[in-house]
Amino acid sequence: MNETTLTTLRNRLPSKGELTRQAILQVAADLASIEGLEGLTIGNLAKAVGMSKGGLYAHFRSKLELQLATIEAAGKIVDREIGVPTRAAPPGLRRLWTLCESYLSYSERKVFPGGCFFANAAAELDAKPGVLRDNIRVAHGKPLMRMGERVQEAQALGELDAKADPRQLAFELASFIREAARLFLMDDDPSHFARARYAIAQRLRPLLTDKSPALPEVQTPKRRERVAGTP
Amino acid sequence: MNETTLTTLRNRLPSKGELTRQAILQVAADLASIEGLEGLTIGNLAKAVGMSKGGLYAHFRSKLELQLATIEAAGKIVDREIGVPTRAAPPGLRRLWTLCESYLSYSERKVFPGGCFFANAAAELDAKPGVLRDNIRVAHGKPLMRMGERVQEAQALGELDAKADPRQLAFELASFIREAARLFLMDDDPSHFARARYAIAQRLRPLLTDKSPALPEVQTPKRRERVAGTP
DNA sequence: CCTACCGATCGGTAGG
DNA sequence: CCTACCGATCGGTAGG
Repeated sequence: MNETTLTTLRNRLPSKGELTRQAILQVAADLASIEGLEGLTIGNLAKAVGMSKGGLYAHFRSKLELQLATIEAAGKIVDREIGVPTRAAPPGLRRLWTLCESYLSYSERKVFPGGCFFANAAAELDAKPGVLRDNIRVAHGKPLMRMGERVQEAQALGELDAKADPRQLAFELASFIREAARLFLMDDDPSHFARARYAIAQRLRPLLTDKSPALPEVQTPKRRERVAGTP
Repeated sequence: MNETTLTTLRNRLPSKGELTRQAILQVAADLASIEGLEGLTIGNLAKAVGMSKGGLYAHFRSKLELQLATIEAAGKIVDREIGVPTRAAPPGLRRLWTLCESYLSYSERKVFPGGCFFANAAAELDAKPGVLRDNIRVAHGKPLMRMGERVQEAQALGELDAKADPRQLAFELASFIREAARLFLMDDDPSHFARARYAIAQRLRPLLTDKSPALPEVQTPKRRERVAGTP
């Protein structure tokens, strides 16, 4: 058996060590979303996966290597939850809408138990220069970039008014989604997602063209006459 | 001298211990905005203020007490930076605008070196039930409430269309401001604030009435034809 | 993958 | 406000 054959086999059947590594990283990403990337210690991760600290060091030679691998694993999870369904949608306005919906659903389903891995990591590391921050920044910037690309795509297909600035529109749509996700985690109140959906629909409506496919209906959030609790 | 006189004097002239305590808490709030509320350790705070750990325990009997005092001190800072200028503005649309501007300015000036104390603390603690989370939640919910109140105030004065839902509008305006603040910390790029200002102005424009005072002019963010970096 | 360590630091206490 | 401690846990290493 030559080297190429070996590599091919390895790609087909991941080794047991590789499977263990992936299982560890799944737990690590969940744990880090709650405890933070620095709060993710070798000790508590070892306890969470049921092995010794020494055992973990067989997979990751340092805490930094573990953190970087965890960031990478979290990125794959986000792509599976948001990227895949978005790319599966028909291009244009529907794909833009699917991106928003996947992002909202990803937040509402708490794919990471402590809230979006990258939102948390960004808040944690934004004032701590280093490799971790750099890697987080790249991943954290992606959704906004994707959003801008989807806007442009919809405009190119004539399904969205070309007069809208893609970056500005992407900024506004992402703002609604992320703010809803933050408020949801703090208040445990999913009504913030309804607000975000409504805001997105209202923002897109004046930009629709005669080529635009119909958007799903969005309910108007219930209006209370008085803003609650004024201390 | 009876007890009342003593109390009065104490209120007028804060004791040296109290002054030290306030100085410690200022450093603690700054440090916590970078390191997080859990990363704020007795040891590194002691080093930062130039005293021993034992010395700190003379002011705060436990880490939790220190954290709670720090949250309170940070709340006062935020009120000084956002609440005071907002209340000083004339009621109505101008006050709503001032609230937005103070919030943006507070973020852009990095009043806390690691970014908004409460935004960071909320991200850190949103999955960790307890006293800390509860206190953070109250403080974190305030800006959105204030925003809703200012919208209502402007509507009551006829300076903003009454058909707008105050809570929905407050949600959208706060979304823009907070997303800009987050992006600013990650990218070190203040252009996100220009986007937020523009988004706010555009959102308010169709709601203006003949009683509305003029809003300050807001520049349209520069539009790039292609969304940068598409890997 | 394990046990058995290492020096450093954690929150906290004692005694002054 | 200090020094001098305490047990627990940190990241990491040695040796198997």
